[in-house]
Parts: sequence; C-alpha cells; structure tokens
Amino acid sequence: MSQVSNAHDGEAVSAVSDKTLADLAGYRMKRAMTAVRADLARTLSPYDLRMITYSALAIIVDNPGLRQFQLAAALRISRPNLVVIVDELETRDLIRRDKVPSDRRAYALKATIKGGRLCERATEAIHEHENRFLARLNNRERKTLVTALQTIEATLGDGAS
Amino acid sequence: MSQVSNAHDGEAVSAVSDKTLADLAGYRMKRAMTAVRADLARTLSPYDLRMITYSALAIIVDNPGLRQFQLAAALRISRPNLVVIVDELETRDLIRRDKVPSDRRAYALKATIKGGRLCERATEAIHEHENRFLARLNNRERKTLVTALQTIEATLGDGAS
DNA sequence: TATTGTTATACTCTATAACTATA
DNA sequence: TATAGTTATAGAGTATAACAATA
Repeated sequence: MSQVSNAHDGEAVSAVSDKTLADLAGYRMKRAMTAVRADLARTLSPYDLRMITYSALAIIVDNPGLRQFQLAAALRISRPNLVVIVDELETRDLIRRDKVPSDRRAYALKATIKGGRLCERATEAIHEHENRFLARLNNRERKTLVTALQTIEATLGDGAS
Repeated sequence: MSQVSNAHDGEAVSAVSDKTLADLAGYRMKRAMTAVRADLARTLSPYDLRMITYSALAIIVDNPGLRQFQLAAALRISRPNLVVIVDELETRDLIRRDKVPSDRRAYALKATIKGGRLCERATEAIHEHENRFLARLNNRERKTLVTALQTIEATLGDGAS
C-alpha cells in the first residue's frame, strides 16, 4: 500500500515505505500531532504564546482562584515546570498570583483584564487553526475524532497505575 | 459541561474546568498522545527501544538499502539527530551501515537478522498496546480515527509552505 | 509529618551552523 | 557548487531530589 519499489545493490530506495507503521493509530497520532503543533506555534506566535502558556492561561481564565498545584495537575506537568510558566504569565501582566490568607503557602491564580482579552483573541485564532486542519473532515468525522481521542485518554487513565 | 463549581474568596477551586479547551481537537490530540506515549514507552522498554528507535528500525526493515537522509525525512527529524539514533542501532547490532560503492559519501542501511527479529517482536507488543488503548472503540470508530489523523496531516502538509 | 511553591539539575527530543569527504 | 554524513551546540519540554515556609 505504501510500497513503491525497492533498492538494488548499492542503489537508494526510490520511495520510502512505512508499511509496518502506516496503519498504527499511535503512529498516525504522532505524525498528525507534529503537523498540528507546528501550525499551532505559527498561530500563537503573534500573541507571544506557546501551546503550554496558552493552555495555562485558558485554564486560569476558566478557574479564577485555582492553586498552582491544581494547574500543574490539569496541564499534566510537574509543579517545578509550572513555576516558570506562571512566572512568564505574571511578568507579562496576564495573570496575578494572589496570596491566600487562609493558607499562606499557596497562591490563588487569576487572569488580569489584559490576560482575559489576550486569551479571548488567541482562542479565536485557535478556532481558525482548528478549522484549517479539520477542513477536509465532515461533522460526523470531527465528532468521532474528538470523542475517540477522549475515550483513548480515559481508557489508558483507567487501566494503568 | 466540564464546569463543576468555583472559588469563593481565598478558596481553591473544587474541580478544575477546561471548558475553553475541552472540545478542541488539538487539545484532545495532545492529551491522548501524552497518555499513549507513556504506555508506548512501557511497552517498548523490555526491548530497550524508544518510540524513535523503534520507528527507525521498522522503516529500515521495510526499506533495506535506504540512505540516512531518506530515513531522517521519513521520520521527520533532522539529519544530525538521526546520526545518534543510527549509531545506537548499529552499536547494538540491530542494523548495518554499508558503504555504497557508487557514492562513497553515503551509507545504505540494512537491518541485521537480530534487528529484524527484535522489530518483529516489538511490533507484536505494539499491536497489543494498540488494542489496549483502542479497546473501547469499535471498528468504525477506529477506522474513522486513523483516516481522520491521516487527512489532518495531509491537509496541513498541502496548505503551508 | 505532609503540603505548596521553589531551586537546582538532568534527560529527551528537536533544531541550526559549520565541518569533512565526496560528487 | 551541492550533497551525505558528522560534530558541536542550543533550546524546548519534561522529570526528580531536596529545600523553605507553612499546615
């Protein structure tokens, strides 16, 4: 199916086959994700955001007052790595770290007006980006795709330790 | 939909909502990919293979005689980064780098018997891994998923520069 | 004792620039 | 001049260990 021809002695192959990998869902996900990630980076660069900083900002906008450890868990990254992301968003005045009187170890995260506006504009750009890479899929296919991805995540989350 | 409740002054949110992100195909892909990647790493570790070394080996098995630059292009990684991967596979006697008489700059890559056997066993383990994370999807959903991912990759590949 | 945020550190994956030996 | 493979290096993204302050 992906095979075209093959090498004679000392000759390069004329077309590279990936027949062992081609029908693997994981392989297809990896390749699609590589392409989507590159397009997303282009999409977010006008806003000086990366995938991770946009996701963090969006979750803070949706959950005013959440703690850093909650955000780290939501983003599935470690607490130490979240620190630099929150630092960046705070330095740019997109979020605030408010001291919590009832627990003086913790910070409550809140988006600023500026952060909320940037998130809104970036989210619009992301919807255009989504329409771009989903352009050749109909509504049924889009729905099945999103649901299937969610099911896969839940399946692996349930099963393993 | 993902909203449960929200913070009073100084209280942590009780459940973290990702309502801005939840329905984005890119977000769902990223999260599913994170889970799949972790399960794949566990799946391949008995064979001392990582995702990238397995993929490289499989493509070499499928394309005896291909050049390093062809493999780098197939894996969508840079030539410098491929060097260390090929080094590792060669050191472990899974592949051979044969000098090409007709072009003394180039190497023709070929899997050894040992490499072919390891690839075969790892591929079986990967099929089990695929059945694991696809367990709750029926055949129609699996087919739609794989085809949709392929279409997305092609769509982005066509459009951009 | 346990938890929140932090620092220090390291490993993987990826890229670019510039080299060598050929073509 | 251009290409195949290589070296050196750097930047993301991720992780763990261990600390200070607080619970």
